[in-house]
Amino acid sequence: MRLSRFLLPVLKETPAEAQIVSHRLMLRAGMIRQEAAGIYAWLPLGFRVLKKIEQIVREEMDRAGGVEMLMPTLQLADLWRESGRYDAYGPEMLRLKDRHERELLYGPTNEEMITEIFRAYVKSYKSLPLNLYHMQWKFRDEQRPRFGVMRGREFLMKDAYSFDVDEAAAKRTYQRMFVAYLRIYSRMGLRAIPMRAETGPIGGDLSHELIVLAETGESVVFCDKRVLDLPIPDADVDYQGDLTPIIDQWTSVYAATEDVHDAARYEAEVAEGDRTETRGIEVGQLFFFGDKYSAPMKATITGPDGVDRPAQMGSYGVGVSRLLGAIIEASHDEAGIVWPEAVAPFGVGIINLRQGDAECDAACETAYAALAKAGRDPLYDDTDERGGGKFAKMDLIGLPWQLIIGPKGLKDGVVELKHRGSGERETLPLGEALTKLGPGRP
RNA sequence: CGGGGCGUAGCGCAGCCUGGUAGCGCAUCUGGUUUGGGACCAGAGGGUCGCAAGUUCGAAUCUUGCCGCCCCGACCA
Repeated sequence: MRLSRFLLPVLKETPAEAQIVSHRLMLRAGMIRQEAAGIYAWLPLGFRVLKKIEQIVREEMDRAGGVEMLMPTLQLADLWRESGRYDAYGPEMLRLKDRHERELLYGPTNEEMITEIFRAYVKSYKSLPLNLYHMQWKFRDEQRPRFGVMRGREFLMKDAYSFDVDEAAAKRTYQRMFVAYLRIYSRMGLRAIPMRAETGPIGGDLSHELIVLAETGESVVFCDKRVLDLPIPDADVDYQGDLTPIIDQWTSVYAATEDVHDAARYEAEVAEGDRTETRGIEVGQLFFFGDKYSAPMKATITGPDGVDRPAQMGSYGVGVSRLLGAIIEASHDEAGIVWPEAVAPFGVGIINLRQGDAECDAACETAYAALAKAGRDPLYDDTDERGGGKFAKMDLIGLPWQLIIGPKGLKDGVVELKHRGSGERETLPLGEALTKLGPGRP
């Protein structure tokens, strides 16, 4: 992408409304624009990161046996009356009527709809397990939206819903999602800790929240700091095999949100030096809730014994849009965002220090073409801005690599290659820089 | 939803108390000089001062109502 053909409205000054660093940086880097309280437009740069995060979630869900689909944002009120949640949900649910006075709602979650779909098509235990997911915009009319995309009213969530023949099978599904979630956040450069949690309005009796430790988080959490060093399962983890050892390893170390915190157990189990009481950002949650929806909505399946029973269900959410905020909270410096490679909006930024200089332009075009061909997704700053603005802008948007090409260096046959995360720079011939950035290279 | 605050150019703000020609910095545009880490000089464009009613000869400024947004708290992916 050429910067002169992109929309990147970076701000030098910090907008007054933004309090926390991720919100400030997202506004300054031209990633989002607020359209109403808790409602944001995703500008091109932010949209690219959103898509990267979606894709990681998709790949790991598919690996763990998930099947992607897409449900609508609008749902019929009557569907929610079946589960009893239409009245129970409260003012957070946005309710509206169409021209025929039919009552609709903008979905805050999709348990009812997926259960309705499931019961329409699936009758036999032979069709199970089934794990359906989608990534769709949700709306929850928060009383006080804040912190940018971390707590918006409209947000993008990946929500998966599992159906199993009995509780034992459902818990194996829960374990698969547990492992998939460890991998999802890890691939984004985040350390997300599964913590015992309350089940909330979704309901059920087994739940973990995935928490990224951060001072700006909204939840108070307690954990054993040894949980930070546990290994993340490899990509070739056998989802058909027994995952219990992995789950036991992660759940045997104390980690709980404030709501379910057990001070006595905490002090008994965790060595004093390992006790960590801090704040965290919730980036996902796992629920097992059995027949909470399948029983009232009559989503039954016929077992091998010929008897009909409600399917055993679970649901598994990832706050996709919230993750941008969480990643920035975890990865930034004074100059701006430092994107983990896997979610960076572009792989490398090319800075042309003397736009209009024939030799300089030619070298930049060579680099741009080569990096694009190598799949490095370059962003070429071909504007004629002068001074340090190009450097500051590139640092702000946080691309992993910067290739800096100017007339002085070219006179000696060299360019500068800068790594954003470490701040390391090296001077080398353009060809070597391109080899170094070539396909498959970090 | 309780408490507090703010709406003036794209962004950040002053002006309001004490009514009288709408300002500053950044950004944008033009011309020139420049060019290696948030350039310089000269010029230009851009505003129904959130909306509505009221008071007044006259309202960004005073009064009332409404709308929007932010912060603290309680609640939530």
